[in-house]
Amino acid sequence: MERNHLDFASPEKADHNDIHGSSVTSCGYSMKHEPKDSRVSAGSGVIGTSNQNPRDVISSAEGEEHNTEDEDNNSEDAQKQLVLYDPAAVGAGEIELVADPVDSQPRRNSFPNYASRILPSVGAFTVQCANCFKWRLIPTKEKYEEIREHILEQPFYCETAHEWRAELSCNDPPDLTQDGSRLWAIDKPNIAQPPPGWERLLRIRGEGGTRFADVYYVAPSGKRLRSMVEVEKYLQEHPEYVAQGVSMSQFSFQIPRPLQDNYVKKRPYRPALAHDEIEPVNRIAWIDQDGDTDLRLGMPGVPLFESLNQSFKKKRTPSKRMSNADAACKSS
DNA sequence: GCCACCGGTGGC
DNA sequence: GCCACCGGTGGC
Repeated sequence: MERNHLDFASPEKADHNDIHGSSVTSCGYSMKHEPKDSRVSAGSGVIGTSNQNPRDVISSAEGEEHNTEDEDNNSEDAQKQLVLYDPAAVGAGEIELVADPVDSQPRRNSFPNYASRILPSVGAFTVQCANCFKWRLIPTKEKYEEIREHILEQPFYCETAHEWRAELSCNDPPDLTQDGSRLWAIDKPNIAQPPPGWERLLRIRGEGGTRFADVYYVAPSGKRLRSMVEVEKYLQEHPEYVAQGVSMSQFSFQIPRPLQDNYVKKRPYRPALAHDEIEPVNRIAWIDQDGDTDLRLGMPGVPLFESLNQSFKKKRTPSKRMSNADAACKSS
């Protein structure tokens, strides 16, 4: 019945117009209050880099505890790397995480509707002590992965950190708190370490997308693999790795879960398809003759047609646009 | 042309 | 709702 939370925080570099208040404020960005399309700021890894704005992070929209006063030491926190383990957290066997120093190069998406914002990236690895529940920074991604691999059988305690912090005990203040200055994500426990020479990459997506993150494995050859199917195929084509002992059990594409609710766009409700009969009539018909999918009824950032698309999935057209016939359904 | 990032599907 | 997979595409 114990829970394991590994966390990694994503410090992010805030955009100038996201910084409210004094420059001392630890966070220039609160997603909660952000207008939908001012999604300009984002995370850039800070840990272990010379980034000079380590304080700017993605805020967590909820689950904030405000326990202690160490909140504004984030500039320092953000320069460490850590992992947390939370035996008390809900959701058996989960691990929280926040951000990854290794992947901390500034990333930008390049999608039309996202105005080249910087994307979040992992800035710190943390694990919660199973005894005192304080979050402890883990110095490296590798150490984090090592801890995560056996977190269920080998819970993390402050003493576990003696390997890199000889004096640490449960009496010491937490390294990090969920103060809203970072994006927090709940990692999965017991994920195997990647095979030697391989790297497991976690890429956090931008807010409001359809998924929170993606996992990639990078083979020693540099080849990026993005699913078990691809790994299997790759290993078949490169038996030398198998000969070295690489096996499928060393791979997992499980992604963490964002602590912040609504970070990921909810998937529209999909009505069960009754046999082969879907009545496309009397749905919505705001799509014009050109098949223009820019909604007139929709709000910015709320592409209603997507839910429509779901309703019509059996009649999906090859292009992203609905045919005029499909759209001609508002029989009101 | 490559590839990082995102959308969307089907299955459960 | 979550997960796994993979196609599409803008930017480089």
